[in-house]
Amino acid sequence: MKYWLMKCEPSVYSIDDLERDGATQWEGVRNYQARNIMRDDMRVGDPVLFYHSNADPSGVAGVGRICREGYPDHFAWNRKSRYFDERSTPEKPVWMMVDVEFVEKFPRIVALAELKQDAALKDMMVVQKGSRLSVQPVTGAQFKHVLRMV
DNA sequence: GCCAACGTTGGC
DNA sequence: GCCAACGTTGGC
Repeated sequence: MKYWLMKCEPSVYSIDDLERDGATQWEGVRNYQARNIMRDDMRVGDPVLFYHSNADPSGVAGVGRICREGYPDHFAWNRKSRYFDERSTPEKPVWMMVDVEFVEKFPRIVALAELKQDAALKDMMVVQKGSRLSVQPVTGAQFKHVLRMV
């Protein structure tokens, strides 16, 4: 089993939205590295740290779990969607997504500033300068460590 | 709102 | 294939 961190702006979709919906499609990722992770590496049952970006504070807001493996992001085919991309077609999809289900909402946000201060997480991708990847691998040790910080 | 870091595009 | 210009991300 692998562990992941997925970023979302809470003004777009928050842990509260995921709790309400139970599960959601992770559409709109338009970065090849993140796409490849969703297409090739994520498996049903993998745990996910749900991260609020561009938030106050930014940080880990809860936990989700992959409940459907990579499949074409059909929002890219919808001309009316903000995620429309004319290069992607049903015959040759360019972008992929997964589905994520709700597991738990933390009683508080584990802020990025706390993650940065913790020596045990110094290698975690999200604390590195300029880290923009919205779908990231985390180690099992990092995942468990974050859970203990709640 | 600012701006640094990064990814992508496109001219050459 | 290089690299400047541009657009986006996301912390602050």
